[in-house]
Amino acid sequence: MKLTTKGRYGLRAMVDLAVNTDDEAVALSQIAERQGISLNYLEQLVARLKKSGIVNGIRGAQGGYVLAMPAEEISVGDILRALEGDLSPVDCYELNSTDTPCGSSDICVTKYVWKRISDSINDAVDGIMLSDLVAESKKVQAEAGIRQVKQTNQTC
Amino acid sequence: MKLTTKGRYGLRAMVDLAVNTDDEAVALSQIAERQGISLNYLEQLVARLKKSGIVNGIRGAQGGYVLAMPAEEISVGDILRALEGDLSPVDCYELNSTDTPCGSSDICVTKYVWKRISDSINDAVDGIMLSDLVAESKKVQAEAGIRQVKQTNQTC
DNA sequence: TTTAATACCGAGTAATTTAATAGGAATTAA
DNA sequence: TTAATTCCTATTAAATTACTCGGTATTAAA
Repeated sequence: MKLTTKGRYGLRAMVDLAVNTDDEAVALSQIAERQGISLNYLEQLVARLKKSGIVNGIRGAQGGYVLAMPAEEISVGDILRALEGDLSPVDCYELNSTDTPCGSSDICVTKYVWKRISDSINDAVDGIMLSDLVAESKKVQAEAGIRQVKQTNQTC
Repeated sequence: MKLTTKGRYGLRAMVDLAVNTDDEAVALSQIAERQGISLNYLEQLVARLKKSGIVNGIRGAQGGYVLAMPAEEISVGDILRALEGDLSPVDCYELNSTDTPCGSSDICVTKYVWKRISDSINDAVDGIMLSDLVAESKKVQAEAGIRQVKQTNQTC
């Protein structure tokens, strides 16, 4: 029941991109250095975000990535689902079906549990927009007096 | 972000135990057969439930397992945490601390996301009691006319 | 008193997934 | 032309998962 580094690193990268964006594209090498993530690995994560239409890549020198839409329109749920796949606690194609084809009922019964967990996770992450995290990040950074320290603790 | 078979099988086993319990202990071999789970593996799952004080083992012939308390007092959260460990999306010992020791704020910012996911998962599973699943199971079984079919679909 | 049924315990293992690393091709601003 | 960049695919070491296996201890019942 844990997110992988895809989700953890990827969300950090998205906050970094959104915070450090001006009118120019942000190069992955910069994000990688700021966040202490390997460039090669970060490329793979961002490829998923691009595939989901959350960021756009700009190729060539002075290229980089930009948000594909305003941060107010990108939810943490969009980001995490792009990185991790669906956030349901079980892989069950009929989680959302209404019929109950199970003979013994235990499976059907636990299905309601999985559904409720799934819904609560998705509600939680869809209720947080990237812009919320950007605002929080800027607030914390202002309080800290722009004391910029290199990341070492990667547990979260 | 998936539960393992420990959580999936283990919750099914707990519902089975609670449904099929009379005044006698229920042998794991019976649960294993009804649920289509290997006995050896089921033993390992139930060991965790016992360690958490959710079930009691009764050794010897005619032995088995019984709920350690009424099903009304056992939440799905208790069961899943016993089987899976904590249900937080990240392993972060300071998720619940109030100070923000991070230099760059991105880690601190994403921590709020992990906290909200964690809280929503735990709220969801703590709000469902084993007795709720037992009631639901009996209802479904009554509707189906006790058409008992061997489990084959193990995806949920 | 024996037997059979059961919980309890620890080691081992194949398959899968994760978390990268590595190296190159394509594109483009300077 | 060059350097910076995205883009793409393959490989790999380590960790985790999902078991299997083989036993020991305990106890009710025959």
